[in-house]
Amino acid sequence: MFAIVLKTAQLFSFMRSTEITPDKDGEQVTLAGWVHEVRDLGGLVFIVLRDREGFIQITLPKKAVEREVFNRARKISRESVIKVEGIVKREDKAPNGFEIIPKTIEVLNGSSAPLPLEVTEKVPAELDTRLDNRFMDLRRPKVSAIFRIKSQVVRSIREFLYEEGFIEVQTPKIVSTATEGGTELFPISYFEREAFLNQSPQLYKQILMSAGFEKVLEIGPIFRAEEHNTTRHLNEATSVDIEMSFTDHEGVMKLLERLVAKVYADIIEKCDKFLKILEIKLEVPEVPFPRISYSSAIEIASKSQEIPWGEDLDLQALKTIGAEIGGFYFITEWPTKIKPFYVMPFEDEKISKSFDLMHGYIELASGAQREHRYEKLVEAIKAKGLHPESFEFYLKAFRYGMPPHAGWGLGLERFVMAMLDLGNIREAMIFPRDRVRLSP
RNA sequence: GCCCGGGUGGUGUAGUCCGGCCCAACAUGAGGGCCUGUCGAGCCCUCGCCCCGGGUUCAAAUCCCGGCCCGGGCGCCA
Repeated sequence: MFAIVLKTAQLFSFMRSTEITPDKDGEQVTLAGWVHEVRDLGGLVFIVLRDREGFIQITLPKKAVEREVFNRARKISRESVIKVEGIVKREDKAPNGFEIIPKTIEVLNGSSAPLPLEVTEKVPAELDTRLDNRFMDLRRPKVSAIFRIKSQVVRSIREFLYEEGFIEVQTPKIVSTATEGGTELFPISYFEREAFLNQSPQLYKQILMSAGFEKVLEIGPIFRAEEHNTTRHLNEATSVDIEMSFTDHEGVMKLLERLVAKVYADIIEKCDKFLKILEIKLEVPEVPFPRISYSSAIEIASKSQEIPWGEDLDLQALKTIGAEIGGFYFITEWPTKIKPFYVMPFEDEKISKSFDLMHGYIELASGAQREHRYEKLVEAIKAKGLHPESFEFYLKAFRYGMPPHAGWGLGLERFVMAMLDLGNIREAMIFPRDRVRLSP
């Protein structure tokens, strides 16, 4: 049923490269895609057709195809979009054991030359050149594979969390106040007022705990106006956020590590083809992940440098710790003063029920049990030098029955970067926004 | 924002240190030609480049100054 609907939605019906096999020998098929390469041997021409799923060889022996088709085919420019009707022929000399002998080749739209970069990967291209010509960069199988995997990552996250009873929500990305302090926000013009692009759905997902949703999930963009210029920061990223009532930090850490393991298992099972293209071998990480308290983390870091208790861990420290622990691990029990106001402190108020999920030296997620007691929360806001009045829309939800709750936010691009061992987070974002890039 | 490195055909590099041998080289590409089993096809011919501005010099891709742009490291960053 679905397939029929899909086909009627198409301009014409065609098969994908992976749907054809040698045992379709003799059958007539229609294909559509891009001309990856043309190899003209004189009396024999090969066209390598590329579509979403792979490559297929179109073979034109001079004597076996119409002269007009033959002469036109050898002149088609690379990356032109063509439609091919032909007969499948079993052939041991062809890749995958078959080829297509065309009856007609229609150029649906020709490509200009020269190309802004090599789709064939014979010549490398710099990231900047690639991003300027992302439409073409994404035609490269290795680049495309990253986003096919990312798509499955998002799907697996949704499936897992829906299965766990989470309700997916969408919270506003345009907000009125510079909410939590800490990061810089992008100001925007909102009619006669100034507004901001939201840095995180944090406050909204907490309000929804008061609303009685119990378990919420949001996958959406977050915006940070920091002028950072590194291989692991973006100014627009995707955050996977959850918030859950009647649990604590331990509860949501367990959920997070199970989620990570489930996504890895799904990717291994469903994205084998793309992992092979990327030459990556994945293993499902073992659960539970190691838990390292902040205090023991600074002790490990002391091998390379002294971190006074209460200071944040800098990159050097995280590299030392990451090298020691390896893989996924949690850093827990952070000093309250370096975490945001909404984290729940322990009895000893210097330490908070907070955690970061790490992979090597990269922070993938951070979370905590939240402060749900109104008076304590107001105090915490003041202690950060912020004004409770500007949080009234949020604080109000804490005065009329706010359950204890906990949650986390996971950076989707960081997660994909860690999984696929990408050297630059921009590789994990289809159209990245960084300090200087605003186009395409 | 700081420090370092860089900008050479459409793409990716060599040449810069120590000015002349560079009207710039290699690969890929583009245009044309030969070739019936290519699969990073092969062979022949042709085309196309020194970021911008100023300076030094007989002579600048190369040295100096300014600008713009890019990369890396760090910082900033729930």
